[in-house]
Amino acid sequence: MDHHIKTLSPIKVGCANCNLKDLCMPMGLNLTDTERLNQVVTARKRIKRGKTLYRLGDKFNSIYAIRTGYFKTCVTTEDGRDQVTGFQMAGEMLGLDGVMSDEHSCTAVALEDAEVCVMPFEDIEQLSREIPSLQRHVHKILGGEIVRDQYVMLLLGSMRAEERLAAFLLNLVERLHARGFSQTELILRMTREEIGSYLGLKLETISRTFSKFAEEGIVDVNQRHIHILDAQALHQLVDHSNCKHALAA
Amino acid sequence: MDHHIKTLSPIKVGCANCNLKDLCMPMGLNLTDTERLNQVVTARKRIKRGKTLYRLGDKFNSIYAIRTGYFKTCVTTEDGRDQVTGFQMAGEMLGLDGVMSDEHSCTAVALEDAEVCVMPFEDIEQLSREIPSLQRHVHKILGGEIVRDQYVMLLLGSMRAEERLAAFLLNLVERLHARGFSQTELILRMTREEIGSYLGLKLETISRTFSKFAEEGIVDVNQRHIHILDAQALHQLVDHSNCKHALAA
DNA sequence: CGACACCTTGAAGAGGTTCAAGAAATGTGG
DNA sequence: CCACATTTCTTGAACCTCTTCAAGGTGTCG
Repeated sequence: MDHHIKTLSPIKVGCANCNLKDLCMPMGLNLTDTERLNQVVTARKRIKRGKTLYRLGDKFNSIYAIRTGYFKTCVTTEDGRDQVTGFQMAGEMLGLDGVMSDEHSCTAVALEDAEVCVMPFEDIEQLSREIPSLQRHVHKILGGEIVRDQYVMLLLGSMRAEERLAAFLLNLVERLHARGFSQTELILRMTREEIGSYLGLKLETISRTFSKFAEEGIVDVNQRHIHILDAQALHQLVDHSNCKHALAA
Repeated sequence: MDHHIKTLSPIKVGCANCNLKDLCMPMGLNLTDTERLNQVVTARKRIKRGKTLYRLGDKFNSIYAIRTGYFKTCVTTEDGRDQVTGFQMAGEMLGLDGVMSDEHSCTAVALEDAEVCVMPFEDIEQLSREIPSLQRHVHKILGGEIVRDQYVMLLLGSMRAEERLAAFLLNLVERLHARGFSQTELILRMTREEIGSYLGLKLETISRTFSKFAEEGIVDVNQRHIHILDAQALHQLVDHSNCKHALAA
């Protein structure tokens, strides 16, 4: 296997020895299939903070696996104003929004210097016809996006500001934890305005809600450094929102 | 080809002569491939109004193409209260929410007596490994769901009540028009409460907004019978929402 | 015809927004 | 390395949209 990795491409770290292989595309593949997948990764791409990986309207060619860095995806209106539709971190996929119409339906912006693996979608399709477990995984990635979006709809449709921010923080630390980071401390890569856009709130509301959480001793907030002191309280906020609506119904 | 249809199943109407074939799963397939797809449709299922096709937590086995009738999908909390995540009509697919975790992440309820074609997902996967254009179509269906959900997030995250209802009505008539119905008249299959849940508003707000539209001569509202008198005005409401935000930024 | 679900409308109230000003952090160029 | 410009964040006060609560009306189905 090893000689393959060396001869195939100038990329030093292949899928097989990437530390994200259990979260990313090779998830569940055996060594042989992982190597075949690795051959699809034709390039790596570095994106500076603030730059875009692709823009709304761009031709869709490839999907991207994030190796390092953070992204936001947003739907930009003609005038430059945008609605954030998601935040993505290492091991997550970008670009699937383009599958439907062969052009991207949103813009992906790096929130910090980032590196992605470029996977031409036609090659992924080809390979997934040959490797059922890869096909399954592609379907799961696409389907997972649907489930995530449903949850955001529930959040936007039925939660109040505090509940939304609590759910947001819990979701972030959970994903960070899966990547080996702390369950209680995190650094936000996005501005209050971007969080607000994602949660359907104004930046002032985000700021105020953070202050409220801090007053109540639920979190410690220092700019973008967040220390979760009482995760239980956050969970109760989110869960309680369901109960409350149930009683109201 | 014809003898296949007759011998294979007791189903009288196959995909090849279904009047939804250009909107539904066989879209873009040639006759031979359409017939192979038809063999995957092992059953039809009738669902009475108010009954569920599947429930949150059910094992995921199949996806469903709607032949007749309307559905809503909703995320039900333990207490029976639910957030509507979408409305589906003839030619659209249901069940994709289960692809990710092998169990359904929402509940599909018939809003009127309905009939669906049952397609075991493993068979669809098998066939799409053999027919690239079917594979592409499965990807497009999954990807299309993502794009649609993004739009709903934009709607919930940044539009006001009037804008949301305008967008909702326009989306409905557009889909109905694609199915040969009027561009100006429609009958709502769902209650004000269900519309409200979908749009992140209360049923009273929906009712009031309908009344406001009626006062302004934009639509004619008679219970669930809606006559759109000024589609232009509705479009302006939706488009204007973007402009306004752009100016505010 | 009566029971039930659904819809409409009003009035009061709450949650979030808007506008505004100032403070803190970050980045830039000399 | 510091001063200045810029971006980001915080907080207050007034306002507005949507919600909540309540009552009555309309339609539908057994």
